[in-house]
Amino acid sequence: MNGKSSADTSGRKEREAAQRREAILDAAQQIFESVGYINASMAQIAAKAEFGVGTIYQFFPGKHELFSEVVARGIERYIAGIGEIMGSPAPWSRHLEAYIAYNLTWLEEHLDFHRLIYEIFYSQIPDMAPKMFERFQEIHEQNIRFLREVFIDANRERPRFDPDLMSLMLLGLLHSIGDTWFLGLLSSRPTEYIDRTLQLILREDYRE
Amino acid sequence: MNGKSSADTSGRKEREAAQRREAILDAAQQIFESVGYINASMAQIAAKAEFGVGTIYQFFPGKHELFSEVVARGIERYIAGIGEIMGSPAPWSRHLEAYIAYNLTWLEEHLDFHRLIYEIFYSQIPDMAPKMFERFQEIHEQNIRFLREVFIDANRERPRFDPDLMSLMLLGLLHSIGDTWFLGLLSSRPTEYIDRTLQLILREDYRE
DNA sequence: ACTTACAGTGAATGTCCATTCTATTTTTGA
DNA sequence: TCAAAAATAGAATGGACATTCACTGTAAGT
Repeated sequence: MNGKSSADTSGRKEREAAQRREAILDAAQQIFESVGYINASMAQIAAKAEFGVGTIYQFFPGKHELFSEVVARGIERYIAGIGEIMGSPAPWSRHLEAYIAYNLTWLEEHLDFHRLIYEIFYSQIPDMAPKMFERFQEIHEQNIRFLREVFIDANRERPRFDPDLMSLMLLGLLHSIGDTWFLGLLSSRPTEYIDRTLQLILREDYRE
Repeated sequence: MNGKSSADTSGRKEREAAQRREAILDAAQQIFESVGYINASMAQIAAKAEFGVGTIYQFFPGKHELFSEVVARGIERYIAGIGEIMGSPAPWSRHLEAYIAYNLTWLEEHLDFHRLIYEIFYSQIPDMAPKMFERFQEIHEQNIRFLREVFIDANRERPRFDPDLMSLMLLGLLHSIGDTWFLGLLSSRPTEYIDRTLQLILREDYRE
């Protein structure tokens, strides 16, 4: 198709476009995290990304989709981390500790993203809810699957854990720590709770 | 002031006005619960309440305040129920069971209200966030206070529970059960989980 | 250098409400 | 029965965006 005299610039252009796309996603994420989905305006995002509003629409069909991609990206990163931990060969107790540590660290570093996800989870933004809802189901199921595995393994050693409910409980405890932190009512940072959480789940007796 | 010939209607009028106010709150609650705060329009609420839009503004200064009152009313009812349970003289184990039963029942009956509360909790509606935020802090602290009491009592019998973390954990478990139910991933209704939850908290060993 | 395609722009458009305001209806008290 | 007051109504207003579009600048290929 192309004669030899014309350089094929399509590769570079695609790469640059992808870069600009990422930059827009980064800017959008910052804005969404700082003011929430509802209050974020496309103008704000465009300003942060240092593009005109119209340009944003060259890359994304609309605010919904832009947001969806921001969330998808964030969730993929989170899930990738979890998958790496839980996929590695290790005894269940190691998995459990790593799971707790990972989640509390994630919470501490991404509280605003956590908040953003739940803003959408509990609200009913038209046309966005169904897609998001399914994604939340997936994350939830994925997490539960990982944790059930851990408790089932633990039961091989000595049967004592209700895998379904223990999974829900650990998930809930981590969530509660996040909420409490968000409310400014947690006495120290989430990561400080790693050991105590592990002990609690393992049902070690409490000593003052 | 009033001559004997003119009836003093002020009492009745006040009562009627209060009734209309309640009716508006009921209608608003229904709308808010079914479509969420963001998507609810004053016109919708007015229609449901069978009043003109303008009339709503005779009773409430704006959408924010109307919503705040709906939430305040709902929370007061919830807290009143908890307070009654936890204020009654009973052994800690009885309190614990009643607390769990009450919360799971409440969740089952008021899932939409639960959802509504968290919509606001995680979003940043301008001018509403601060007031709501404080209210959430209060509920959270109240719940933690009640539960710490229970676990501290339990420790008198035999020291074994970390009161702070156990409180967070129970709160989180109940929350998780609600979320899982909301996601359509809970195998039975929340109230079916009362016994298992209690057993789990009391750390009874699991039997298939 | 030129013209053709491509990127990028931000003012203009259209829509969606919350809130206000004037007109209308109902109630009150005589 | 009637005038004044209170309550209700819902059309009009204004502001806040998401999205579009006609235009400008820039790079590509010859």
